Amino acid sequence: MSPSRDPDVRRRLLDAAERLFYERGVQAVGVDAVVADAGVATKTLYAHFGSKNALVEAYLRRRDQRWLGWLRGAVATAEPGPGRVLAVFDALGGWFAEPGFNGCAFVNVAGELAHSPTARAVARDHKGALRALLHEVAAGAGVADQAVLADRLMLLVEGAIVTAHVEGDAQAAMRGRSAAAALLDGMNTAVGE
Amino acid sequence: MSPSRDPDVRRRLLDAAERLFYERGVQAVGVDAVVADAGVATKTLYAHFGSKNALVEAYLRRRDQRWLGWLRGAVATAEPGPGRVLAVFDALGGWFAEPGFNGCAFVNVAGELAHSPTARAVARDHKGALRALLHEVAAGAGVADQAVLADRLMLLVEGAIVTAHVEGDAQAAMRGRSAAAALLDGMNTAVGE
DNA sequence: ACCGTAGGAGAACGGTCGTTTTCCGTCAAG
DNA sequence: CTTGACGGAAAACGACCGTTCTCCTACGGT
Repeated sequence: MSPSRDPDVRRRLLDAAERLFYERGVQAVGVDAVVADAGVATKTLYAHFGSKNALVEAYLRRRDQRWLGWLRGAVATAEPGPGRVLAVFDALGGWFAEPGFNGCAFVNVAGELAHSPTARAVARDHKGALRALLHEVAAGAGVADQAVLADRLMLLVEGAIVTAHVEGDAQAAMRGRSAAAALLDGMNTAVGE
Repeated sequence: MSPSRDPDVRRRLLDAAERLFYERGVQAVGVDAVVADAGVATKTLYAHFGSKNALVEAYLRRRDQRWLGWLRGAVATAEPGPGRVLAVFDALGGWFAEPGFNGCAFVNVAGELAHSPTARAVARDHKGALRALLHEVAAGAGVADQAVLADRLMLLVEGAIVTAHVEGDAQAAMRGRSAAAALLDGMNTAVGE
């Protein structure tokens, strides 16, 4: 068994980086651990990414795409309408219950690499994209002020993620869902056709 | 000028540790930087704390006490009643606008030191104490289900802190205040005397 | 058949880290 | 005056880090 061409090696490196960086933290994981987990040589990592910082950024960019795609898909399975608001928290509940759940990767790196402009930028971009997705969900909920609902959902989603992480309580998703339903009830007094 | 007795040296070390660990992250700051900032010798740090891990834990314990005391005091300045719920978010708004604001120290270490049992325990304890404080606030708000309100406030507070941190948006406090007011409006249909 | 390239294994590098140690100064109690 | 505890300055330590380098193997295109 020979080839292990370019894209395969790169994917193995990103897989190992994601697993280790997300589980243990970026600074706690050395490049030796990544290359060992990926089964490649140190030289190969630097041929593909040039530096550990670039590998970290690539890991974050790919996770950003994957995570938002996953949430978007979970929301799309629900019928259009206010139910998609609740579907967000149902999806979060499944995520929190996964064995390797360790909070939001972008919040973690923002706290860990407080002085890394690229890490801060990637985290900010990710949260902006999440906010945009929640705005879409809020726009379909039939409330008067979509922007206000999106802002409030953002706070509930972030609060649920950090609570599930720090307190180790996966039920935070259901409490967020309940709070979102209460907010929906209080806001749908308008545009009822 | 001579003395610099025991408690003064210890306080200087904790002050330096808090400033540096909170601003740059625990792993990014070496003990050399702490002792240089505190103006003490390396030996003195180890005479007082024994290890960097113990210094980190002492820093977190003191910050836990101080931060909760600060929030408790801010809440106490408001009239008893539902206004104390809003006072929580007013206090957060002031905190977010401070120059050195860098998110919740306990969320940061929970993400950074994912595999340190003591860091996880201190963070969990801190969030439990915050939850207890919010329960007190909710108990005075005159709603039917205090526990549910406290849970929802917890999500909004955590969400506001992480949003203000990652997105650099201090207005998250006002959006949290608005969401809390909406939740109060929807919940105070009972126990109106 | 040949050469260029990709990759693996591992050593080596300079730097930094947490921790310990040595040496010296200084104050307080006996 | 002496002793001992405390603290500062700095060196030393072993370990680990990110990065680069050398040597070797194996494949693909021409």
